[in-house]
Amino acid sequence: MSPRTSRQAHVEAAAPATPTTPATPAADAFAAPLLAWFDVHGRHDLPWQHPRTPYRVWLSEIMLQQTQVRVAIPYFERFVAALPTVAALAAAPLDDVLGLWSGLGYYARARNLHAAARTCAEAHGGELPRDFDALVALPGIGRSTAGAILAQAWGDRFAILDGNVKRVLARYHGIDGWPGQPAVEKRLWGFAQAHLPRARLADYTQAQMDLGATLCTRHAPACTACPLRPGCVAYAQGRTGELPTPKPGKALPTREATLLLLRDAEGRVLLQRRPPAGVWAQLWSLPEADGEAAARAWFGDHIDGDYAHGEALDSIAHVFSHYRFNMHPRRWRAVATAAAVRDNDDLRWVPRDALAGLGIPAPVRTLVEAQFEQDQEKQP
DNA sequence: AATCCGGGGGT
DNA sequence: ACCCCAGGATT
Repeated sequence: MSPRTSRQAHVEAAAPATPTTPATPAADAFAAPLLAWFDVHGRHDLPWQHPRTPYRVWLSEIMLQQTQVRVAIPYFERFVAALPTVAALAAAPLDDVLGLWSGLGYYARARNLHAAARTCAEAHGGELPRDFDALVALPGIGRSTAGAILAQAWGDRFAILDGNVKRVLARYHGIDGWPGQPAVEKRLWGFAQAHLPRARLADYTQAQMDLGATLCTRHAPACTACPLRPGCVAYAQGRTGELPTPKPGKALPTREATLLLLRDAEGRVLLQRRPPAGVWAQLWSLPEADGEAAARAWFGDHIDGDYAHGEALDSIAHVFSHYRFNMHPRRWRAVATAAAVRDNDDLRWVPRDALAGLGIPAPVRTLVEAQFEQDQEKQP
């Protein structure tokens, strides 16, 4: 297998000059019901479908990269009205193109579109080439977009793999793993190609995207209306809610804090009420300081004792939705609050039997209760 | 293969 | 503030 073939999205050695194919649609349980559904429920009045020229298909595919259909439609109509052909686009100043793109975002798409049009004008007779490799060589066109253009504009037998198709295939085949992961994406491409029908490639391509956009949605898919339900692994296993596997969350930022675990002569623990806003708002917790210096300062303000007598305990990691909280507890025994500091609404010495009645963050409660357990072991 | 890039819209 | 969306380019 040549490198060229292995990189290709198509499954035939060469695309047929005309899309005419024997009227024996593949018996694939995927494509056939999907096409039948598309005939009745698919989207047939999108602006780039009438007329469905290569240039309009290309423009729509670029506009729809990372952009929702509803958002792209008015931009598409404005754009093709101003620049109706590849030649017109190639001849236009870049500033005009960017002006037509203004508000759509991802402006590199517009710059690439313009550059690609000029390449077409110079190297492809002023038209978009009907060739997979030539398309992929143009800026802004990758494997999926090239396949979409060839299939939709000419009915050539190429697969696509956009966000919609990834979602549909991941569910239909019960594929675990984030689709952006190369190994997962490779499997998805394999299925995308295996399901290609022998005819109606333009409709089939649109049908996949319509299914993903209207039924097999990210949240609350309409499985009861889905033509692919009979063969859908995720549906059979009740896993439509967990497939496709979501993108792994990026590394959470971390925050470090020192916790002061203070015991008095009676063994009570000093607890402090947390501020009214923020995490663990208004719960009782250990006095907390941002770092050693702040801990030392708080100790000096509130406690009679020697800070250096504190012993470092094992750190505690707690993960919030938006950051990782690393707590570094430090323990003192038999200390007292300074004369000026008295129990109040926000700071008090708490005996063991009063812990249960207080709102205390779970990791802090675990830490404090472990202290009392240690007391018992030492003097049963 | 992993990372970066990009901007509007919805939550 | 965060995630999603008809991905591609770069390293």
